Amino acid sequence: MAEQRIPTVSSERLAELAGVNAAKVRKDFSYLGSYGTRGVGYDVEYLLFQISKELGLTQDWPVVIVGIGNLGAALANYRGFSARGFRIVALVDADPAKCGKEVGGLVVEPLRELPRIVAERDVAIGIIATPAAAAQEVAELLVSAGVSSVLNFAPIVIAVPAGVSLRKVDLSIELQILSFYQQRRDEAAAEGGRMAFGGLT
Amino acid sequence: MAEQRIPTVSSERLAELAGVNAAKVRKDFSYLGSYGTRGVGYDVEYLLFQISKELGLTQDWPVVIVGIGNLGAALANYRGFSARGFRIVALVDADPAKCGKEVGGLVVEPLRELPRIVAERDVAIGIIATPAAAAQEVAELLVSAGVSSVLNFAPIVIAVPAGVSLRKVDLSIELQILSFYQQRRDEAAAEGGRMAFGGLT
DNA sequence: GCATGTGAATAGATTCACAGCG
DNA sequence: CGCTGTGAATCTATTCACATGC
Repeated sequence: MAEQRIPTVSSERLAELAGVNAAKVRKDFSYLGSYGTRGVGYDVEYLLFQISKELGLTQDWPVVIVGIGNLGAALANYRGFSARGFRIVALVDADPAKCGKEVGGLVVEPLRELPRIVAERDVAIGIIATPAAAAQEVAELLVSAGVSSVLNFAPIVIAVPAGVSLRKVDLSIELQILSFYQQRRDEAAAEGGRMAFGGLT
Repeated sequence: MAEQRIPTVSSERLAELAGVNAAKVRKDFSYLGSYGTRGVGYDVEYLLFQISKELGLTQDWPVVIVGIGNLGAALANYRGFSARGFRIVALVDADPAKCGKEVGGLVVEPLRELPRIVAERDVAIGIIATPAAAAQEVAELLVSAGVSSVLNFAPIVIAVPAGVSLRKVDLSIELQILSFYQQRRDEAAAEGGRMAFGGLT
């Protein structure tokens, strides 16, 4: 809406787009403060700014990506990050063959440089896109280098010390959710089929 | 645990690993039926099977990936999919330069073949890994070809007809969550700093 | 008049706490 | 005795409904 220069939006409209109840939108926004205008709605630009501020997106977060395989490269090229204030400042890989190569405008650097990179470029967030076997070790390297937020894409559960934020992305979870609903639909269809041919209820 | 041949597990242990309350684990499992043994715990293998069954993971779900850039290639190579019953049966791209190339053991096929591919290989789930501009069109192609579950990785909101499941993965959302907590920690640290130097409370 | 902001009401999720079973 | 399974209690989220203000 901001891109389309739409000046204001109602909770009703936002609720419709998000698939939720309008009262929920208003109540949620009310926790950020009262940024709406009665009889008019919410100023799109201002609301976006306030939400960004609350989420910490108005500041710059230097990010390092460790593990530049397909996924790491995809993340390095992902346009959505820079748009939200996440600046990718380094790509790191343990494989010497990958070091020196350019990916998404950055040169891949060796893993052993990580402590220096984190310190010099003030890295706050580390993304792990390595194979599962390397993930725990990389997490420890990141934390000891001073990174305090870790996003793990490797398909394994890793541990970090208290005081460090850790989140895990499992790309197959969304597929599992789709599979659950698809199965339910298939079952409902089979049920409907039985009824169509012989059911009475 | 199944891989490590651990025979049984308690709700307490699972809760600890998942970072939740043990009663929640038990109540959740109770909705699937009573698969635990009092005084012992849950049989790891059996529990895994029951959960897989409930999620529809015991059946085979043929998947097509549309858009074989870095992300599409990463998804094509992702080991976690096949491990959960998702069989990638086709890779499709609109770019003729990419067609014929091999990625993750499959040959990339042209987008116009999509209807035939979906029909012949009984594709149930379509993954969109195209640029934002192509996503809506690809979704419509998938649906008209007969796909009834769509997973969208493109950074844009797309629409599908009622009766089709749609889920969207935004890779930057997890970063935004990390940024939110990091900001809170930074604020708390600043507060602590002020107090250390001049605060009384 | 119209849409926000929010107490009150409702619905839902989580946890407690303990009976019951292996 | 230990751990599940689950009513009851509690806590949290969502929705209603309307006073409030532009």
